[in-house]
Amino acid sequence: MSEVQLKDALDALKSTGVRITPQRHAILEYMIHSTMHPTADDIYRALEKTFPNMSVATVYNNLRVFRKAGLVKELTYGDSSSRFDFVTHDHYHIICNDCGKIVDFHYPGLDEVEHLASHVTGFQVDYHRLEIYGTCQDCLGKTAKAQ
Amino acid sequence: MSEVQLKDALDALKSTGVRITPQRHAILEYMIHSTMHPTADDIYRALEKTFPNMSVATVYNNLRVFRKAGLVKELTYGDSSSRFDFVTHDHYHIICNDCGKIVDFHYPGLDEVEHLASHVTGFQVDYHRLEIYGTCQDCLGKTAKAQ
DNA sequence: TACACTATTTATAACGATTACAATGTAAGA
DNA sequence: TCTTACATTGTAATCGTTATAAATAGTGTA
Ligand SMILES: [Mn+2]
Ligand SMILES: [Mn+2]
Ligand SMILES: [Zn+2]
Ligand SMILES: [Zn+2]
Repeated sequence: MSEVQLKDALDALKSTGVRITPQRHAILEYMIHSTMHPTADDIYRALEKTFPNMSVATVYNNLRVFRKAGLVKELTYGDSSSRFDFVTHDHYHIICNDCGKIVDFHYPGLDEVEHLASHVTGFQVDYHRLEIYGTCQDCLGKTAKAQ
Repeated sequence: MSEVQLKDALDALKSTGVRITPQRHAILEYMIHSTMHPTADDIYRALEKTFPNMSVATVYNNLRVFRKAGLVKELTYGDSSSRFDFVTHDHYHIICNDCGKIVDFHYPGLDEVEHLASHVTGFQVDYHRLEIYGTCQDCLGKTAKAQ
């Protein structure tokens, strides 16, 4: 399954004239196998055993290449660092305010909200961003035990 | 109307033991009269005529005080600086990708999405964040003219 | 193969928003 | 007035990210 995703991603890159370097291959592979929405630094640290000389700039550069190719989505937050999500299909995220965990969940697109917003404001609407915030089960369990 | 809001805000602050300094008064007044979701630097520059010695740290400090008191909401984005919104009632935002303008719009809370997310993920849900992105009428007009 | 050309990586400096810190100022209460 | 806690100011530090320039590695051509 993820083998196919990797192959498709590499093909998509090649077809736009982007060279497949060992670093790019490794970053992409890591992204596809990761379920935890890693930061650039997560990726950098995960790959420093196999690429001791890799620069953190390389990670950022390639994440931008992947983003422009539509392979990766960047999840931005105010304070801390961006997280990156390998694009499979559209989904929303629910985020734990205690441990920072980001979990996928699926829900039909909010077309009606987009339409109303466009109608009321006169904007031409392109997309929207929705995130749910709360506390995950692990963290709920921990606070329950601590009492 | 905004006089009442200002008085209520000042009373709310006083009741929690926060002193009302001239700087705080001015920042709060500016927030209430502003409709454009200013950044800390917007506020700083708007007030530097009346407070030539005010530090930008004072603006940040007080915005944090206001946020903790529930008077102000911080709108965070990845790259650029936070924007601040005086809390009146709950509303969503639609954002222009060309000029960065942020416009309020109202829509019933997405309770159903929150419920489903909680059910599927086991999270205890606290709140959500929804933003619509697109192009505002002004920017649509400009690109139409330019052609 | 040798060469030129371009993409890519690396190392490091720079950037910008925000925060930390220490010194100074201010106001309320005893 | 004296004390004390709170606020402001000026500046240094932080941190994620980007820019830059030099080094490296492919790719195509003669
Ligand atoms: Mn995801
Ligand atoms: Mn608003
Ligand atoms: Zn958690
Ligand atoms: Zn616009």
